[in-house]
Amino acid sequence: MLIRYTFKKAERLKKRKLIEQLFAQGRSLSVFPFKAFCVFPSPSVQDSHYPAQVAFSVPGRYFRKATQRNRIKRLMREAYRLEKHRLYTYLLQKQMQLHWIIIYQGKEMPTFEEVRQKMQILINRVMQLEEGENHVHTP
RNA sequence: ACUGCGGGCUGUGCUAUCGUGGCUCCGGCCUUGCCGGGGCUAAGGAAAGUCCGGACAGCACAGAGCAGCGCACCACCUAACAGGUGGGUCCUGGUUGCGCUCAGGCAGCCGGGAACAGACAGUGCCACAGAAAAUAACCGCCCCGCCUGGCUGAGACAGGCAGGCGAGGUAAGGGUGAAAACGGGAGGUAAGAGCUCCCGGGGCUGGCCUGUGAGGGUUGGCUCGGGCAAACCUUGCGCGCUGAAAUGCCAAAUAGGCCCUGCUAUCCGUUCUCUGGGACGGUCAUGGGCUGCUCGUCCAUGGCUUGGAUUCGCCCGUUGAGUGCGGGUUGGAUGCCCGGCGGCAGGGUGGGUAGGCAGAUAGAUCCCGGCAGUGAUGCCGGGACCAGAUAAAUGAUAGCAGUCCGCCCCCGGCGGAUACAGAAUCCGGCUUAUAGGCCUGCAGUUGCU
RNA sequence: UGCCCGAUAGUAUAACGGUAGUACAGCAGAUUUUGGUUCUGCUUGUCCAGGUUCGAAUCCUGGUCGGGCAA
Repeated sequence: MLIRYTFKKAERLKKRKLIEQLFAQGRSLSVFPFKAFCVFPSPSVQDSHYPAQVAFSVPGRYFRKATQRNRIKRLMREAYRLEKHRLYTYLLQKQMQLHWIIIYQGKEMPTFEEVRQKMQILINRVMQLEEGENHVHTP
């Protein structure tokens, strides 16, 4: 079957309360230049059609112009769109949900290839993190 | 053609692959919403800064004054403006001509700039330097009176000099300073002074002509002590306050408010007592623990209040007495009823949170043409529909083309650059950022006709 | 999105429109066997641009940066 590299509105994390929950109690992991906060809610609570919901953020500290922040967020969205399928199949297999936010913490404008490589590493790391989470809960 | 100054306009395009938001149509499904497909559509000249002005919304509001804030030559444009257009005045650059090297330059042409009301309403400030920084004081100059000392002279109370004291007159001179008391010349005087005259420069005020007006021209009278109002302030004019996180509507779950309906399941014994009630034991009901289950055992809870009805007792009246009847009762009983408070269960409902919808995208709109006006702009006719997101879409990658720059083996090739910057309720301005390209006004230089 | 403040040496903080101070820090010297303490001297600044004014850190305008308030 052909994989469709889509990224719909429902795959984005939009609720203000959920994002505040991420910063308050989410687990963090860092793959420079990214930093992510994630939460694994129980699947019954969230009746979503997608196993993961994600938000992207670029702080205005080092990128003062809105065009620069828009450019970085678009690169991150594009990389996530192309790399998310391994994560989705993994989560569906485990019957898990994932909410997370990815923050760009670099100080210079990245290229698309850099963002894509780092995004692959980040997705590998978040799957390892979820593995550890399960081991904590089961015994 | 180049350079300089100024004004206006514009501000990349195409293809492929994979995607995103909105609207709409079709199909599918666990018809709520999601998924798939088709079509249309999707950032700017500044979207920016948030500096002005409005629209819109809520609140307030009889009128006036004060305070606060803003504006400040005139007329016009405009929904409005601190914006724009045209004009005036002043300052300034270039150039030509006149005058002519004292005051002092004047006129024409082409440009540029101005927070451009008031310093003769008042208050305040003007460091250092300087005599003095603002009612003209000081040094100095001059006149008069008195005193002292020399000199001339035969002598004097005569003449004249020097010094001191007193009473005046003056503003010529006084090296400074950013700024110095209208400027130059002549007269005049004891010395001087716009004190007077000539020329020139202001200020206040009146007449006439002209202009809608700011003003301009001309002719009189009075006058000649600086600057700062982006110091306080005065005058005139304008402004109610708050902002879409405004405002309005719908409204899950949970808790709580209100209303309706139904139910509300304990007695006995002993004992204490302040007569309200309490303690202990037994029994029953409900719930929970121990157990795989039952029995068993343990623990907890088991309403309150007032009124009515029936009945018993007691008292009063009626009667000679009883029955009966009427009344009272703070006495007792009731597995009888109704009500209130409380509890439990079910249903309804108002406010309102999460969340959602409206506000919110067709308008002081854009394009073309005509007319009026010097112009900003207005009117008329025709045509067009041009983002509507909300932790926030409008993208990514690759290639080609366009433009500019550099280099080379110069009909071509290679390399590099392609700006400033992203809607957030909507408009009109201003300011700031901006690779490059185009048009145009003026001045200068050079070349050609 | 809307509104309100501020910017002075490396740091903290003063200054009517008139020579930009003070303290700590830094550097050099003295004292001390050395270091510290103490003393003396020196260096270093008005966020940027334009305007008003004789003169601007101060007043006005525009920009840059920082902070705060309103869900």
